[in-house]
Amino acid sequence: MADGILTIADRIHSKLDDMTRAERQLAHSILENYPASGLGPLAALAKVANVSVPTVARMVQKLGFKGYPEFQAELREELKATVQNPIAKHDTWAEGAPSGHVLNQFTDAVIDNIRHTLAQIDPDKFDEACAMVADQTKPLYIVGGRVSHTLAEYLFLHTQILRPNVTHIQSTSNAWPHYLLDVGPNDVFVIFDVRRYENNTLKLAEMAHACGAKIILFTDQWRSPVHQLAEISFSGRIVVPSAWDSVATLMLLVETMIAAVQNVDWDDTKDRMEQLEDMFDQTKLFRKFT
Amino acid sequence: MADGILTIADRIHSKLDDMTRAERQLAHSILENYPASGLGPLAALAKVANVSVPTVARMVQKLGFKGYPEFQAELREELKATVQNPIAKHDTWAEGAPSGHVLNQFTDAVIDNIRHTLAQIDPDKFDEACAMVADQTKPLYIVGGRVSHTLAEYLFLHTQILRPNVTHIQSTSNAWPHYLLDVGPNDVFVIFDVRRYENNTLKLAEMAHACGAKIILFTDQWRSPVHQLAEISFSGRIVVPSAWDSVATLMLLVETMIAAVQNVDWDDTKDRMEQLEDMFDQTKLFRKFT
DNA sequence: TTCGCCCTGTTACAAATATAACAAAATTCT
DNA sequence: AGAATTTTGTTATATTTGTAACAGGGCGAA
Repeated sequence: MADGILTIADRIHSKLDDMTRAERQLAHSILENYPASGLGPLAALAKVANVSVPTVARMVQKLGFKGYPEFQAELREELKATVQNPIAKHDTWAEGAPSGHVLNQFTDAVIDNIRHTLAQIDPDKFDEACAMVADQTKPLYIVGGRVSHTLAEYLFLHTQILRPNVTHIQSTSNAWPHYLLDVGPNDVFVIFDVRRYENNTLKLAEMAHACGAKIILFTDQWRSPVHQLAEISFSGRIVVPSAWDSVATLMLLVETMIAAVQNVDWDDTKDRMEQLEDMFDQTKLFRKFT
Repeated sequence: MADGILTIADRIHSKLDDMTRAERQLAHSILENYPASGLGPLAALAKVANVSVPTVARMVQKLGFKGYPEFQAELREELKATVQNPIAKHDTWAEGAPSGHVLNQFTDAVIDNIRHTLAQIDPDKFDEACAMVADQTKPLYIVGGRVSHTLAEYLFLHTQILRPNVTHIQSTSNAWPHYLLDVGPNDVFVIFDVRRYENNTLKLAEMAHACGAKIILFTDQWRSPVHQLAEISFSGRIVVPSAWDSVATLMLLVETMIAAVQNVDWDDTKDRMEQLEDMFDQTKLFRKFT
């Protein structure tokens, strides 16, 4: 943004944590398509966010504006500063497919999700989380639920190569309490929880938290209740034109995290990877890539 | 604002020639910093353009709007479309992160992968593949290797809800030959194979092919050798700035396929999903989303 | 459970904003 | 040049829009 001054989006984002239910709902709605939604009439914004009109007025004041018009004025200023380039044409992804084809619809939605998700991530927090995952002195536990299990497993598969002392726990299994026996303040938990949020996962998080373990949470835009226990949370947008949610965005975050962690101590990583290569060669499970 | 319709800026430009003095003055003022200036109150716009208030109102009507508010509404729509346009090269995804930050590098790469991948997919082939997966009269087998196992499992998890008669085979397991005993020409295999390509997966594919089963393959841009046996192949770009490859693109394809399959026979899908909901409610594994 | 606090929404009022009607310039045509 | 027409600005009104005051409801503490 213009010369280091905080944008309104930044301000909203920073206050997101100590907001109430209705306010958070509203905040997300504003950030949803920022800044367009904030430039309409107050009542319209309230409606799409499903909150009452005064809630909007109050929140705007809490953000430090004298009133809604002033808030809008600043939004316009931001806009003036950012948007100089003309409106770009939107072409379809899969060429030859009608734009209504599921391929294009889905891709649009996912790209959109990525955009919104990345815009809300604090790079410092992300680095911090990566450092925690990379820290070999701290035992690492990776937890997934029914659907998010896929993500957990993928992270596990790779961190296992990157470092020792990693454990994968399925919260849907009855066996998970066993794993918590030795958990202490030195341990790090990476927890995946997207709706429908799972009781088991919450219980597990509570117990880990009670033991003093640090929690890193990957969740969706509505945030799993685990986020109150978490040191660091990342919430990805997961809405797509389907009966289910999309984990593609979270997958991107996980892969990014893997890439970041492997860079923290590259020499060590390299050694471990070469060892693995050797072992695979010996088992002849894989062919050489030609 | 969607496909092909003129933007307001376009409209103004086209009428610029047969405008009067005051109108042209106003028009230039609007285009000066577009669209911000048009999103403020009418009076403010009149002031910066040095014209009277009604001049603005009249011109807006000449442009074909019922009134100033309607004009603003369309401006906002345009803005929404612009800012959401995924292709519009936003310098950075995670704002506030230096563009060299791993978050931005990785996201750029993945978006790029998605574009290239989608551009190469034949929508008809995709529909065909979806129809095969949706066909409940044909037994469905889903096969994944060491890394691609994650994708296979994700597809399995969902197709299992969508239809009966789905089997998940891990090619890394020694048990997989058992599954092939009953395979015949009526069966469909969805196989995931990315580098490093696995011998087991190829063997399995060969045997399935020999039995006359149809194969749908998800692979990477270099194509697993399985592709010679496959009825339909989809190859995703998977290169990212990391020691590993990215499965995010393939995950997108898998999710799209799930969405497409669920639409093939939505009534049936709905029934099955409701049944599942009931069962989850009974086990109280999940909390209701509030 | 009951009290009290804080959040949220409904209603009512005040301010601003846009539109309509009218009047004054400016421009054009004869 | 003078009348007619078009363009522009001023004033007044009606509507929208934002804000303040009030009341209901949820949640936690005692």
